[in-house]
Amino acid sequence: MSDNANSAKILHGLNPQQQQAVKNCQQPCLVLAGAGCGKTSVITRKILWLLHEEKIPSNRLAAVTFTNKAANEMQSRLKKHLSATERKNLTVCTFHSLGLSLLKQNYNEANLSANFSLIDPQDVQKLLKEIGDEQGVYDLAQIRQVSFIISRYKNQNISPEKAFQLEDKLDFAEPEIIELSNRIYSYYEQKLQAYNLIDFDDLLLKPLQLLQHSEIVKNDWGKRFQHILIDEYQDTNECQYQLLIQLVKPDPTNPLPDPQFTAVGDDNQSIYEWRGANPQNLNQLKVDFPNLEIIPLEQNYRSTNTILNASNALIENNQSIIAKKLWSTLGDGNAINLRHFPNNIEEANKITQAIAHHHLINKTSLNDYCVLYRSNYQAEPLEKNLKQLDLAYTVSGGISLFNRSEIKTVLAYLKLMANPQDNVSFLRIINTPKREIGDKTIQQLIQYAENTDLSLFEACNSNGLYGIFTEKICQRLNHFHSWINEKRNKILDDLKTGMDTLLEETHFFDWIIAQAKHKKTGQNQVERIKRLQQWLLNIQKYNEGYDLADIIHHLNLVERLEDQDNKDQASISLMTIHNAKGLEFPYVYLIGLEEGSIPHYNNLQNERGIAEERRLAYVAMTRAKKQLTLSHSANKQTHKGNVKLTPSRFLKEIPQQYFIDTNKQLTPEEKKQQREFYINRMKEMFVEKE
DNA sequence: ACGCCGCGTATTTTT
DNA sequence: TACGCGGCGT
Repeated sequence: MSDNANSAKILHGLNPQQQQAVKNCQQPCLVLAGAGCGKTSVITRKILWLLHEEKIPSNRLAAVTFTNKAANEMQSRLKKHLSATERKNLTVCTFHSLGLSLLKQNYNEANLSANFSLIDPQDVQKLLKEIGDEQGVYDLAQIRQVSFIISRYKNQNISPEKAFQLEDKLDFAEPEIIELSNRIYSYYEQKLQAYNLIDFDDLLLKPLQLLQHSEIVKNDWGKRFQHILIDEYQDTNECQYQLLIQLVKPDPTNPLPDPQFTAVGDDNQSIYEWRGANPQNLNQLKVDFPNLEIIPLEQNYRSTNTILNASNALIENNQSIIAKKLWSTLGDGNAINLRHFPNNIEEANKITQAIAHHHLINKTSLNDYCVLYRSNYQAEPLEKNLKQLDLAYTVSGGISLFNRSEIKTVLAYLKLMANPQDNVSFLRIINTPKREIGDKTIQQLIQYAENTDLSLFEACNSNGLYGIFTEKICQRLNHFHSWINEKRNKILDDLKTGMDTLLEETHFFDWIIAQAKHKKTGQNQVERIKRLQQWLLNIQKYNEGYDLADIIHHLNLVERLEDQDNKDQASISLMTIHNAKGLEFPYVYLIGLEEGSIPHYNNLQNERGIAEERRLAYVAMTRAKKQLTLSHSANKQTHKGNVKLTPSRFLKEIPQQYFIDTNKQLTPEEKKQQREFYINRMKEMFVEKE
């Protein structure tokens, strides 16, 4: 194939703006892609273009996304167009896993040991609580705020020292809490360092600091990539922005014209400001790179005009950074269904029934349906109904496998083996299951370890123990130490049998079943552990050369996908709006459109909060291709009885002309017709099955 | 040291 | 609703 034919092939089917975005490789490029305007196509085609037309070597190209879902999606779209070498060398991953790779290669520069491990948010809370205890702060709500503020500091590349000097304080917390946070922050960092741990935010922060201050890293990673593509650019925080700048910064000794990157984003879909994302980064690009080419994409290939117009009308109430008006050629389509219900249980009932009904009549795939909601707990009544109706469904997110306590315990064993300095994991398992090492012993051990500068695990094998504890207790601690080492060797030798012995010798399953309140929950826990084991084995199988620490990192960072058991089976998707970003479905049901939910209570205080909530509603609505259904209810049952609800203000911002009210009463004749139609369809179904 | 019981409280969104 | 934590009894 000639070069020309090949380039035509890469550009095939793209509109002129998209083509421009793909072809422009000479200057930094910002693609402002509205929802459903084909931004993933632009990124994937541009990767191909850079590889095959610009002849950039595949190891000098990176595409960075925010979620694993997006990275996987991109990988699979690229797969068939790439050679094996290209596939292997090309970097397509999340910001966080890119950071991890950098740290793994440069742990020394970052003052970490090679076997550093990742601490999850729950354990962060525990650690902060510990520090709080030492500081005389026992209020758990305060500790939660502190963890939030520290995370925010880290996202903005603010060190503990700088936090103290900060002139304009963060505007979202009480001054006392800020002060408390500042105090705890430095202790927290010290502990992480001592335990050889990093948290999620460090995956961005530490690489950035290395790129800024370490010559070794600057010379390696600072020059590694010739072109970087970033997806969902509006969700970058300060740290990520600077990280990008460092990675694409041209070498000052050899001035290239411009750094090369392609950022793709949409300020209307910025829904992570609460996590420190700064959509102003879109504007900042213009300032920092005067040569920036900005390409808007406004033709939507996803939704009907009714859905688009309604969504546009809603988002017009926000002050956009960049005004956009989406349009499509897919026609008007159906009006949006607006439904109201007496309460949230009824809502779940009727929505699931509506889906069942629609699915039955139109012979659609269950994959075509998605129910969106604000908070994870809203999935529960839906699940109950779908189970009753025997319809397959998938819940994304929610209480993930990794938040289960039994899973965390098993992982803590492995983490301690991988990283003996990990005191957090040590404390989790030292007496779980019980091995007669009680609270008092542990407190004394902590004291001793602090005095001698040993990790808790190392302290268990120290001769100094005999001065403190009775013979019996010393033996128990010694035994734990040697036992863990023994199991570590077994596991390094053979993960499967090693873990089997670990579980056997701790009588783990017996212990779980014995302490479970119901037989069934115990069985479920055992099942989950077996699944975890299988998961770990798979990771090892598909990633040659991974050591134990690598496997755990991979599990924490990459493999957090939901059940893959029945992936082939079509199913209705249930997910939070945040989880739905970047996805599309023919039939979307957005439930719980009430004040307090969308917009959420905690975001009602100021216009900024409301604007983010409005964007959230916008993201939800623009997931729909053919038919959108919005619903709300008048009451909801909570743990503290009944709560009255009012419809979301956003419903009033959408012109009535786009709605039909499906709650209108049917005439008896219409009811009869509907019923007959339904019965006939049921009959057909049975005939088909036989 | 451990297990059980009961109370209180938390529920926004995620890498 | 569910889980965590503290208190109390063995």
